[in-house]
Amino acid sequence: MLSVEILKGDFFRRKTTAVAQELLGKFLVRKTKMQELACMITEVEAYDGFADKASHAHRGKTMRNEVMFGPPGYWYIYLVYGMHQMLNIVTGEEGYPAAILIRAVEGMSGPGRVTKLLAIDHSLNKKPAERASGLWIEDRGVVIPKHAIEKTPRIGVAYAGPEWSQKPYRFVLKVKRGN
DNA sequence: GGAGTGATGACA
DNA sequence: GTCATCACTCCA
Repeated sequence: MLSVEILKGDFFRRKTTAVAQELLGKFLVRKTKMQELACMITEVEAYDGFADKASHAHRGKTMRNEVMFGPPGYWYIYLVYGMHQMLNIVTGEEGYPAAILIRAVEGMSGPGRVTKLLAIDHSLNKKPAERASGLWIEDRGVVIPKHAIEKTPRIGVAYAGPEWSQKPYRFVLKVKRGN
């Protein structure tokens, strides 16, 4: 069996777009009272820095987004449209507001469905991505070739204007892995 | 194509 | 305090 490695803070303490691409093929693991569920990450989006108009951090630090300004490797979870939880992992150095939205995992498309399936809610906000918090990311040795990563503009951020909404900060795994 | 939903941030 | 907005999903 291949070694399984839990991703730590150092993995996330790098350029946001680089981390985003490498998250494809990693496994999101959710442990609840009932079960442990692991799903391969297939789609992410990067939100990178103060200048990114599509990022919550663009208007400065607030109570909601303060975790994006904190150290990497923490979850940023919030409610949008009154009913959907979004799951993000904080990246970059402490003080630099950046995060990666996990939009989809294997067998599940749409960010709101990921959190629903994995029973992720606001109580995990600001928690570190490690085994103890019940939600973490593992490297299970799946290697994603570069040509299998598709870069596209982000979704639902038209309000950020053409410059930022068209940036290729969305990364999609387009080829299913062969078993 | 359009409604639902409620926390959040801007403004007063 | 009020009001508009929103990193979405569902149903028609």
